[in-house]
Amino acid sequence: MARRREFETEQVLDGVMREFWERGYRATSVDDLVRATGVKPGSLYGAFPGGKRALFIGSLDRYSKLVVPQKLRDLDEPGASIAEARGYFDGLIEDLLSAEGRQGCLLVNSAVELAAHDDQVAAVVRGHLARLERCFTAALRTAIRRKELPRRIDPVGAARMLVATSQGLMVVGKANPDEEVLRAIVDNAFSGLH
Amino acid sequence: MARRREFETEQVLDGVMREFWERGYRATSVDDLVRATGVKPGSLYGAFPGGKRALFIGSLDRYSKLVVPQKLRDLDEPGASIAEARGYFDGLIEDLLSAEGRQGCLLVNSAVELAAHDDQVAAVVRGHLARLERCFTAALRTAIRRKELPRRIDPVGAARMLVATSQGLMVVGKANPDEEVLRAIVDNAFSGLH
DNA sequence: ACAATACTTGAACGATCCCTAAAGAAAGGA
DNA sequence: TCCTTTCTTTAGGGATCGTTCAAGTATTGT
Repeated sequence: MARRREFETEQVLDGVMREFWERGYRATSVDDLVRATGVKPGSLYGAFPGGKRALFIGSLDRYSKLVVPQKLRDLDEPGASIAEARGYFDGLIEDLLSAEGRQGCLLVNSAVELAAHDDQVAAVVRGHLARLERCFTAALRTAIRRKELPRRIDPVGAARMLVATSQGLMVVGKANPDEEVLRAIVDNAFSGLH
Repeated sequence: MARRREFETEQVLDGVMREFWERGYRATSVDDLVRATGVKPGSLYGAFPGGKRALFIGSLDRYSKLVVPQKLRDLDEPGASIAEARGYFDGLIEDLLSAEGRQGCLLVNSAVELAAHDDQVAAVVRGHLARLERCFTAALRTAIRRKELPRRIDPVGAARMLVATSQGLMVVGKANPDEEVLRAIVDNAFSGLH
């Protein structure tokens, strides 16, 4: 019937996501996206109706469904406990200290840049925070059941604290990627649980 | 000898700071600043050589010297202890829940938007984080001395955790300004200290 | 082989970006 | 008073922004 698309939309969206992740929404121009993906403006707008904004929302979705699950791999397991929660933080620190990881988390960056003025972005970020909270809550419950943590711990409240700690860790890591500081943050957040 | 300036540069910088605080660096246009301050481009560039970027750096400085000390008023006192540290967090929550406070902290916002790509901004943010850490450390030491906290607490490490918690609180608050959630974060961060 | 269809490409649109240059206005010193 | 100096204002320059459109190209069904 007609000519077929010469690129894989998911692969292109990966490149787009990486650009937004690296520079943020406003600092990334459509020209940047064209350069990063090799897809010319006409094709980009043809494949992603809604333009730059739709590409960004699509990037947030893709990040949630591709990058986040990878970071949460161990923590999301049914048997995950306090060790897996700590492992998640260790992964964050490792990322922040690496050259490619300096950009932090796309969802955190988006929350700070846009959430206050963009309800759609805020909703996506809230979804992410809720997911993190559920993971931590489950892990903490498991830890309490296994007597790795005292029974007095409130799993939901402590999970919320850990969520905030993870967000804060990435803010601090952006300005001051110092391993000693980042480790102290995690150590002291967890030592309070015992 | 010559004509005199018709505006107060500090007052104008206040208006500029508020704009950057509200919208972020890239989302704020010079036209926005002109509209907010009433000062026309020519005068603005005459009074602030370096243009938009200099105005932004100036805003960060002014924020550090005007807004931050106000938030830290109680915590920065020599006798400040654990109660004043908590008071600081209570103030943060109150801000985040208010209509004007949704923008969070200019320095946190700047850290996330620019610190990874702008060393000068990163340095200002690091200075702020260090100041916060010093305040918390001093308060924790006082608390330990007064036996309000057990001696096993490491003041510096715990202070670093509290710094991260405060940053995380503002990220969470931006996407999800829910009092119950924010209180849980602070409660659980502090309950871990006892 | 040919028409129909959906893609790619490249140019260019109007808007907005940050910034500056020229002209008019006000104040102090001679 | 008038000249000098520094401000204010206005207009617009050059670049880049996000987006669209017309033309060219490839693929499919007939």
